Amino acid sequence: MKPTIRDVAKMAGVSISTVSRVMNAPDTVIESKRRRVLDAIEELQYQPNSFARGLIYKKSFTLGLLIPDIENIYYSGIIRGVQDACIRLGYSLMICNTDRDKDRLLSYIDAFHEKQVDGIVFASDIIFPEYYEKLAGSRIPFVLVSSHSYEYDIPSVEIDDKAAAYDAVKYLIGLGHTEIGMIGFNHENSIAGPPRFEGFLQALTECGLEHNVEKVKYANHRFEHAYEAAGELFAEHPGITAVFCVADEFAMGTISYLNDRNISVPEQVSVIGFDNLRVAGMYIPKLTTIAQPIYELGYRAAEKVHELVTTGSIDILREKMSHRLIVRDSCREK
Amino acid sequence: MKPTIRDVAKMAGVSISTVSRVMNAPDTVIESKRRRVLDAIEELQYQPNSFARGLIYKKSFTLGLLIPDIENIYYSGIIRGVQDACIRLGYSLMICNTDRDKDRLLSYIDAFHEKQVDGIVFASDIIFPEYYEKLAGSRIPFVLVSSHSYEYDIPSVEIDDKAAAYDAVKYLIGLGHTEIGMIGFNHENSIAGPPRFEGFLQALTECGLEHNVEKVKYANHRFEHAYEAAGELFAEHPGITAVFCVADEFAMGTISYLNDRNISVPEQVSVIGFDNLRVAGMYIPKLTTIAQPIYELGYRAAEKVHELVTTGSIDILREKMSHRLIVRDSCREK
DNA sequence: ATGAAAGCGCTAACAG
DNA sequence: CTGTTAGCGCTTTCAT
Repeated sequence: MKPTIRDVAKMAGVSISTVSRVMNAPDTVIESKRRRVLDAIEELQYQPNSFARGLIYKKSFTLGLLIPDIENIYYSGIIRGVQDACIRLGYSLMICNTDRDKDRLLSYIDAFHEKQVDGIVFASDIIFPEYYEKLAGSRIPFVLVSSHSYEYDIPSVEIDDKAAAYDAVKYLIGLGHTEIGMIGFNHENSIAGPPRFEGFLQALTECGLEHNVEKVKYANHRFEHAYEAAGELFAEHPGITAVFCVADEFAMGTISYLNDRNISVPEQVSVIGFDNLRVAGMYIPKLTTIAQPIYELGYRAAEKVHELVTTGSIDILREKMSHRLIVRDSCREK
Repeated sequence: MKPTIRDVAKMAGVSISTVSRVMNAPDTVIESKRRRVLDAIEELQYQPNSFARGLIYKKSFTLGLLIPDIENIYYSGIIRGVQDACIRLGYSLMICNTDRDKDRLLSYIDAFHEKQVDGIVFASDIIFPEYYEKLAGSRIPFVLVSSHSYEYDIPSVEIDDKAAAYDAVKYLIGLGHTEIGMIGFNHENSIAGPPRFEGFLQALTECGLEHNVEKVKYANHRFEHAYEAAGELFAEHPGITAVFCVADEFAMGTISYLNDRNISVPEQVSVIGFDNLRVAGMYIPKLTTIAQPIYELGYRAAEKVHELVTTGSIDILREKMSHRLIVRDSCREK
């Protein structure tokens, strides 16, 4: 049987209040007794029961993290950031992978509610009214990471997707490319889809390259879809010499497609990615890409929930972090 | 204020026991009252307090999962497996990423102990006596996944590493290669290192190719190390025409190195990987590799803890799942 | 400085 | 079938 505070008290020959005190306010207990209590705790490998504690404090010292797809390494970085912040701030972390399934997500929110996590980090997905209602109903503070909401006043941290996309496309244009395609996220079920398209559009417009606007195909988060999308893109627009991919995974899918068609990257076609995942530097060719401060995004998000949990309010509601271009080997001058 | 069972009782005009009953034994409550209670629960968005429940049941309905490196996508699959099993079995899951840090691991075990998780899945690392002591001291049942212990009687699920390595090397030999190198895991800090080397050895020995035994370099889990190790391997043994890599990540590091040296894979050198990560099919060339049933490994591990938690004992202590060779494009006949 | 006792929200006898 | 009540393990007044 797991030892309780009573066992410790008995072994140390003191009352349970004294044991409680050595744990929470050590200096209010006389040295000699404190020693005995500490020894007893050690001896019994006593761990205070967090249920009993939670019942009193009404806090679980746990945060919840909702991830859409754990097999997407983008989220590994987010997770590490959140987790490190949690360690520093004294929280445990409950990570839940929704596999982009609505019901699953909803039921995880219930679980968080029931487990009474102190706050929630909601990663990178559209926050549908249904989710919002449930979250708000649970009265648990939450923040969005790699996402945002203009409809509701929800704290969020992300990069400036439009500006980042703009930078990527400008880079391609600067290399001399005039026939530029894009593999984007579907606008309906992604949060970054529209702004990244706008960045693409703006760069084109600025440079008088609007004729490329129709050279866009959409894919659904995964490599395989991007592979297919690339197929369609090149079938319809064989003259393309550069492709802006809104995710490194899409860049890999595109390059893989081109490679299977014996079109070499970057010699014949330049491909730029987005995210700067760890694989980006391992791929062949090594991907030129837009780096997101993924780890920092996660870290910051956790800090923000903490702020919300402790102070009840938040300093900066919608926060942007900065991206940067990483030049490697997948793009070349036209 | 979060509503309690009392608020529900009051609103429904019944006692708290009745409310408790509709939640735990609905048919012992008369239809009319049950309805009222259910309505009140709905209305108040009531969620029973899991602290109070935990105090009574002495169960948290939560499992803990210890992962050495969440940025290694091998573990994404494990996590998904464990998580799906948890959903089916009614557990929440607490995932902790140790970053292969001893202190971090130890402190997570403390956290699990304090949070009173019902069981722990310990993934893919050597279980040092220090870990074992702590885990055993917490009296929380645990099982190893992609790992094992012969020293202690700890339940485990993994593949047969030696046989899998043997199959990989035999495949290379069958392709006509006689100059074969290997990039392995360090034997001191990995669980799969020694058996995979033995598999390599056995295949060589059986075919009279023992002269390759010295063509082995070790790397430390990550791509970059494998890249370096490949450099050393080829510097010392330029005649190598095939490399057995004990991880897909190593295979990518090796191929990346070769590519940077303008040595093409598989035309000049064949490279076989291990794990069959999701990237394996996205890489260039697509990796020929040994597939591990990663998801299933995680799933099974969770089932085993559950078995341990509920029955107190385990049917099969050390379990092996089967691997298989996936032929893609990174190997070719000599 | 320390012990006794109330109470956090819930479940499970025990009465009725 | 339903209400009353005693804890679960801990913290926190309140006395002493």
